[in-house]
Amino acid sequence: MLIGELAKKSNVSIDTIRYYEREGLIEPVSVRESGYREFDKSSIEVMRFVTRAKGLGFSLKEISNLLALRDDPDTTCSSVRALAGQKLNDVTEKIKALRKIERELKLLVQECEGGNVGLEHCPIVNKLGNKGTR
Amino acid sequence: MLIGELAKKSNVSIDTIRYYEREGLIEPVSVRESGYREFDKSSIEVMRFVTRAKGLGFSLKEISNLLALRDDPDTTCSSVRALAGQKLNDVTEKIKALRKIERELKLLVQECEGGNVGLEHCPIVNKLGNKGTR
DNA sequence: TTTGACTCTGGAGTATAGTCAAAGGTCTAA
DNA sequence: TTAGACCTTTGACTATACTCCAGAGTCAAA
Repeated sequence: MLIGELAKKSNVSIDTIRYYEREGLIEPVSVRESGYREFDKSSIEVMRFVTRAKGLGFSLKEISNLLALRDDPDTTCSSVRALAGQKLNDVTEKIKALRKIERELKLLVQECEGGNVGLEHCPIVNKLGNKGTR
Repeated sequence: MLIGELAKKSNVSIDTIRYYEREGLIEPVSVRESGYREFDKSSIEVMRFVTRAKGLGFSLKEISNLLALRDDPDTTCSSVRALAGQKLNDVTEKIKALRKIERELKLLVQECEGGNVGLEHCPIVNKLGNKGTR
């Protein structure tokens, strides 16, 4: 199958596939003399792998590592698990940080009754701009 | 005060201040004939405003909007609150999405006992690469 | 006046993940 | 053989938030 078909079956653009190729995530199964790339079922699987991993928050670089592991016969399951565990940590940390931000924003919004008051008394503006108040 | 002093007092680099100026976040109080920018106390407050808002997840563009609101005498407190509420929503959504990712990663990691097994049986690799299994 | 610290402008580079355009080549069916 | 769909490379551009550099000018103290 040619690149257009793979693009359709993977729900990404042709340009994205070529970009992934430059980044070392996928390789055509073969290349015609004309330069036309040829792909097959395994390419669809790679694209699915990439898409899923992306959905789990892995960067393209990390996905490239995962794929290399996947294709290396010496890879152990535990090394793959380590990467996933690391990513899980990252995500948990990110959630924690966002929760803190969420709490602060909530406080700010709650304190402000939002009336048509002049800004001198707006708690949001004051908290953001004045010193000390944290 | 000159830019270096403001930088120190704001805990950001000189380049960052000049960048903020290009982005319309801050303006020198005056500029000497030599081109030297001059700042004062109000500049420190603006920088503090920017830093805090950034800490709450606002982008520079959003902060620029907030600052414009802050400096417009016609701004009502409720319009400021609306922006904060919007941001709160964004953050809450982001947390939700990350939680979902967290759950999926946890499952993946748990399922994998991480032994020195060959990859054909690694649940992580399989889940990522195979179709159907979701 | 000279030294050294400071500042200026303009432009390039970083990272991430693509997206788009131009100009041209290939393939297939009628 | 020709039209139309599809493919190629190269390179520029997007957004975000900086960061760094060169080469030159400024300022205050000694």
